[in-house]
Amino acid sequence: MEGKNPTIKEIARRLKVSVSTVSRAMHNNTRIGLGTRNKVHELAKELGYEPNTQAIFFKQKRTFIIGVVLPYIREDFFSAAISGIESAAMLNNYTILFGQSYDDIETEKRVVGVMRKQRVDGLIISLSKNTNKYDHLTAFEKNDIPVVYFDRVPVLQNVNKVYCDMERGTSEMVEWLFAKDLRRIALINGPAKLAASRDRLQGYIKGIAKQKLKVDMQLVEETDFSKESTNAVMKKFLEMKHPPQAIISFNDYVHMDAVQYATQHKVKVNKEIIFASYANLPITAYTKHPPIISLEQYPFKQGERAMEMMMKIINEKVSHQPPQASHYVEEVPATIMVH
Amino acid sequence: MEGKNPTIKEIARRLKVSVSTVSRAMHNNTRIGLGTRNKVHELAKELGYEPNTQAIFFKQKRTFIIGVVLPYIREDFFSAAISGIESAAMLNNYTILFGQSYDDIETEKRVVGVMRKQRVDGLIISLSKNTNKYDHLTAFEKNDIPVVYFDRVPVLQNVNKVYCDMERGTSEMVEWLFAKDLRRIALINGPAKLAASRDRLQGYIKGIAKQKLKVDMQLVEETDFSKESTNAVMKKFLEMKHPPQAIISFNDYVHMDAVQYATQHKVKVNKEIIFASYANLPITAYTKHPPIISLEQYPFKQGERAMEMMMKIINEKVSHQPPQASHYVEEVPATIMVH
DNA sequence: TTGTAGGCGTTATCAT
DNA sequence: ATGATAACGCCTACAA
Repeated sequence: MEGKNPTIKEIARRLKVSVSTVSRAMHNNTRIGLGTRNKVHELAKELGYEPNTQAIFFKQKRTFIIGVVLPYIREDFFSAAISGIESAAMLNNYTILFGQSYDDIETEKRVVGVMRKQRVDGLIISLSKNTNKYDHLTAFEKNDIPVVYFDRVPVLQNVNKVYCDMERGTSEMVEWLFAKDLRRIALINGPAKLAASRDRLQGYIKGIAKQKLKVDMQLVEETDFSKESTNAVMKKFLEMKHPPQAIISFNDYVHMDAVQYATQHKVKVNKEIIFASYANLPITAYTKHPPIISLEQYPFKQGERAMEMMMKIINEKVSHQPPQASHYVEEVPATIMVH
Repeated sequence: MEGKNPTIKEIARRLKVSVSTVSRAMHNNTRIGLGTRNKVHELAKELGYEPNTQAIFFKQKRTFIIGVVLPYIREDFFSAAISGIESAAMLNNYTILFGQSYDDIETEKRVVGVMRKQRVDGLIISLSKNTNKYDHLTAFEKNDIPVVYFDRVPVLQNVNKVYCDMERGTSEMVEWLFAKDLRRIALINGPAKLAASRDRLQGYIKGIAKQKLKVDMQLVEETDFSKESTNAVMKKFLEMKHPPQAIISFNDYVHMDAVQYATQHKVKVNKEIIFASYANLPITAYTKHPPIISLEQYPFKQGERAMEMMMKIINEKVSHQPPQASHYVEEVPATIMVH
């Protein structure tokens, strides 16, 4: 129980050799006397010597730590994503510094600032909903620390990012529903200012147009994610002369509220009205009325890809290779899951 | 876009003063010429100087990083817990290194090893289900790095830990059900080798005994968490001459499977049979039949407390105070939530 | 008020 | 085959 970790210096002192000898002995590499080599290894083991990575990293100006900032870890999407990030990081002997923004830009700035202070080798971030300035992030690039965005990516050009094309995915959902002879397809969208909402709306419109249907904006409503708000939308839909035959909800939470409302109003869920959603809660499978189709966004894979992209960038940097591109972009295709 | 971060040395060179002057100027403290002080600050800002915490921490032999190892972040319980840990860490200017064991002891060892290499200032861990040896953890204490266990704590004595007394909680659940005039109370427990199962069983037995009921081991069955296994248990219960009046499930996943089975077999859930569970999925509120009561384990609070305990230990260490105790133990009371 | 020097643990570059 | 030394960035006695 000797608290202090021994150093090569200590070993050198005891063995009456120089520190450089010990250092070399530990690395086996260079030609060194077999006798001393063994003695060093022996004592090292006996003392429980472990190289001080802090000192090494300090010298190398690296930390082998990647900062990861997410809006909200309790959303299954993000906990799956960080698992993918961690998985890829482990394979590369990297470690993850964890932080949440709670969808608040000020918190995001604070967290990101801490990570800068900790001198992470790179930052992987999924932006908070109201992040509209990027100074705290471009600051990283100024210090030559790579940033990879994923899922919630910025509108900026020239950034590294991994994301799912929700526009295309939504369009494909519409297509799928159309193929089931459903014509009046409604969308309960999120607040217009969210990028996620814009993507869904664009995809919806494209999908409808592609089937040569007329886009009926009566069938597109917004919820602020509160139950009351979603209920109000549902009320409007159900009271229509021709209620929608299918309803696409912004996410599974909205979906569940919508289904609950529908059930309470005697709608035969997934019979009279088909429900679709975006997969973020594995738990919906346990609910009475899971969405008939949902759009899988592969959070684990997105995380993995983001980390792999980061590794690529870092490796180019440390090996002084010219980068293949000024920035990297990868799209992970969203796919429709039928339940 | 000058990649390199300036150092005090650089500032000193430009200002033709010594590094110590710059260092002092940056810290304001010591008596220093107002003129030079301002000049230093000015140039520092201009150059975008930021102290290299890596260098400072290296010197101080601290990292201000706490390693956190969880079985599985996608369980809501653990993502809530890490949020609590992060919250308390932020308040203390500490940062979190993240790792999962996936309930596998070998993975746990690897992850824990990486954290040791990273020279974290402390480790907070919730053990994997099959961790029965603790060498990889006691190694920390040998290096005088504090370890705080939470929720899934080891059987060892003399460890710092934060946990919820599930035995008592279970006993109280039985008590509550008894007060509702329910006498035949069943328990779908987890595998016997899990500590969590033992706690629940002990609590169950205590609770039953306390009401002066006879413990009927017919009413206690085990599931391996698969749907089939849970169904088999339910089958047995429902085919009894006197089926249970209440069923306590090991967790919400088991609960949902059990309820699904019951529904399919025409049982009026929460009417004919009352269902109780352990709160780990906020989503159950959305399901058709949430458990009537559930035992809340306050994961966020447990995480917070674990981190606060860690801070206390570390602060005692760095200030060379004699510790108040050789180790700390804190119990977070579980409480019954009625739905 | 300011400068000098040593040290934290390691590696790399010279010497010997 | 081994040793001495400088360097990474910062801090802090101690000196001037």
